[in-house]
Amino acid sequence: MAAKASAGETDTDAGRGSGRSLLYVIKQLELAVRAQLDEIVRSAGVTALQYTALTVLDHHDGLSLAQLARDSFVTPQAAADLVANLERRDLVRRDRNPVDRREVVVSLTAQGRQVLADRAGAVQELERQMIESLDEGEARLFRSLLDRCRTSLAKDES
Amino acid sequence: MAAKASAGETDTDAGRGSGRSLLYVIKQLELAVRAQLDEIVRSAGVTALQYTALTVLDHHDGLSLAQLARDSFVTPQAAADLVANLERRDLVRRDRNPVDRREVVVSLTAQGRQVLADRAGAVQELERQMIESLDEGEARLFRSLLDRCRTSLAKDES
DNA sequence: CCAATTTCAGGTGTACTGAAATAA
DNA sequence: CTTATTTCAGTATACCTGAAATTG
Repeated sequence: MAAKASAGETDTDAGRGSGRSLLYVIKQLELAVRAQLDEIVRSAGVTALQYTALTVLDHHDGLSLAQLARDSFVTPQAAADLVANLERRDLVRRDRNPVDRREVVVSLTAQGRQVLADRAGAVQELERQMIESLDEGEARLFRSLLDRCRTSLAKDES
Repeated sequence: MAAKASAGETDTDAGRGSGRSLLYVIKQLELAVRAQLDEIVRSAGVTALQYTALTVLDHHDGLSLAQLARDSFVTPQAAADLVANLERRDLVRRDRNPVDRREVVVSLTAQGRQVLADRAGAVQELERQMIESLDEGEARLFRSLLDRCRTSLAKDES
């Protein structure tokens, strides 16, 4: 199948190294990650995006919907939808913040933590596979470059 | 706004540099890119993903739906939906491959090329802004690291 | 009154599974 | 007959705009 090279693996521009736009290569990597991550978490009944949201809450428990939305560069409604889906599966809990009763505080349930614990190994293995061709210094640099790019885009919202 | 640091900009682990998973940082960068790209292409009536598909066709005109799906790590149906939306806007054309009449060949229309031409400058500026803190060598390395990671994930489909 | 957060209503786009039609 | 490609039908999720309700 695929006698001629597919769009994702053209090596015509392997030499010059600047054939496709960086934005495109980033999207491609994210798509590849999502496809694999979806397979890992499918049996838990959640999507890759939902699983990622759970890991965020694992590190920052008690985030409000508005904070979640800002951190994800989406509208409050998109964040509310995501959280509503997680709540239906009893993976997160929604409580009003008693100090500022406008805010809805989102936190993991025991079941949510269980999903994270069950899949942590496979997810770590996925990340390990992704960077298998990178040495330790390159991996560290990669993280730093990703983060610097994100910061550059986040600060100036046009 | 956001008195305490939000999830995306915690600098608590800026020193150790391995607080959040690489998968998460990749997703964050993709989200930031999508948000900005959506703003740029919104006035053309297309989404960031649709615009990206147009750029792929710009480099590889005459791709089949199946090839498009494989390159994007999605099912053929997802690719067909995407192309159907682009076709409704007269940005792409669908033709049967006369050699293998199972295949649907997708190609850009004049209108599709126009959308690309109109937005190319703004998109290039977005990419420039993203890597503004990177020197030329780092930018080249960044592209190479992204591509190596993608390749590592693509070859072993488990 | 104004600003921030959330919710409601309605709509489009993205993406999946399963099954069927068509062609090589 | 088997396989690849596409399509059909149905469903869930993701994400948006605009407007309203609540609280600070």
